[in-house]
Amino acid sequence: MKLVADAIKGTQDALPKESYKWQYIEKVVKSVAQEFDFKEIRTPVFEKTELFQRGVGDTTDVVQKEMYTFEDKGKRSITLRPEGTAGAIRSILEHGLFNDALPIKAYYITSCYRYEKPQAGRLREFHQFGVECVGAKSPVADAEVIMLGKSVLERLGIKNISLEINSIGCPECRAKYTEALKEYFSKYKNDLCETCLSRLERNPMRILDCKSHICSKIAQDAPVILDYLCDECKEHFEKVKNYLTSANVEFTVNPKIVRGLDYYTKTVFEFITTEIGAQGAVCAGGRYDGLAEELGGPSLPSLGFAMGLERALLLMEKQGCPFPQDSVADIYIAPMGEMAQATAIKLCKTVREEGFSAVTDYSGRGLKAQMKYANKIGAKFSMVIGDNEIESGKATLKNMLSGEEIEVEIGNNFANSLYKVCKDSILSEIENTALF
RNA sequence: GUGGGUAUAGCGUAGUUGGUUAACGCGUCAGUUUGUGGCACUGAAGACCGUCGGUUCGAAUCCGUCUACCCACCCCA
Repeated sequence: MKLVADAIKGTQDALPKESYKWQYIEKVVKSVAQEFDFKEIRTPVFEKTELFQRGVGDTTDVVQKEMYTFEDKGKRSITLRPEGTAGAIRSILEHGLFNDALPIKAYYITSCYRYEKPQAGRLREFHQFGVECVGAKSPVADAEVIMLGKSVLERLGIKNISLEINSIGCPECRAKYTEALKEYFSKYKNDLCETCLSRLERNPMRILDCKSHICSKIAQDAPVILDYLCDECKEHFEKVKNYLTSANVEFTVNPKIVRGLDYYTKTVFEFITTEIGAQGAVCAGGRYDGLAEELGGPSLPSLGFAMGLERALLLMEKQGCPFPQDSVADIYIAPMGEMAQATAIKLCKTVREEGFSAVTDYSGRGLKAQMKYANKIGAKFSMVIGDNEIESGKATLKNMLSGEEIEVEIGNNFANSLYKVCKDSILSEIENTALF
């Protein structure tokens, strides 16, 4: 089969047979967010390019080489969002939401776009669940946000995931630390790998999580950020750890966690798995106390995280996490003949008005083929409508699972008749097993 | 951007020294006599064997090119 065009590289379709999994994840995510009293925010897929240059950081890989940027017909530079935070903060600032009660607690489920080379757990269009907690400087917020992420993961049935946290300090202490790092790594200029050499000037912290054996060996004895934190940052980090501990949230401090987006300050964290390939960060985030100001707003200490939904789904499937069953049609109505088709449509309408799902034939197929179809789509009940039924005003409702048959009226009384069957607990099991 | 692997019907595969109409399973569609599905049986549709080029009397099978997908680096969620 040769199509005019196939899907764009790095994109995925959620097919009808599997989309219920996405719906389930979204449902869980939303209910946990609600438990923490986060409200949904929806922002455009595209923004002015400057937003990401300033927000995410001009020197980051994301901005430098991964953005889908284009000029629109008005010669404006537009970028498909590579992440969710910048847009959310822009929106909050633009609408002056910081004049309301603080903190502002918002969450989103959105698509993001990054021009990367696809691999396991990495796509060009991917989906994130993210939360932003804006105007909250207390370390309590850090603990809460981390716990929110953990709750979602747990509620999805995901196991064996580790939480690693770190503090990368405020701009002041980080500056001192970076100097110390530069000094340290400069001594090993001859041994560092090529990429690390370039990182030495631009972002020496990145050398810490280089996977090259030589670099990581050198990094073992490198200065540790935690020794360079100023008093305030140190205290903040201590409190975050204490709150997590008292809430029984297990974590390990990993001084090598470095986030790749410029806006992060103080607390950073990652929920990590080794089960879905090299891209193990399922959920990651941290503080970004300076972002609001960077974008032209007032000072609003904030934090948040993003969860890669494709990665979460991958993990769930890998671990065999239970998904609730997809919904199936309640009733299949099989018409026989022209007259019956009209009646079937009418009956479907009634069934749907009663809150059930109803399906009928669109192909003019014979009865046998229709029954096969009803069986294949997993319809719970079937009903044949022909001349006999129209004449007598009665039809047989067949339970496709048990084979049991019940007579119902199909005239003006159909709804009542259905309702009665319902009460007799035949259809009520349908209600009990309904998904959403 | 740099590596490695793969590429046969909708899906999953066979075709392992190049030789006639490319095979199988699942799925799809239609039947197996009267108005009832799941099982079984029969039949049908469906593939220019990823692309372009080369070697050869002859290529899905050998060589090269490109493309796509997968995996890893990098980066990140």
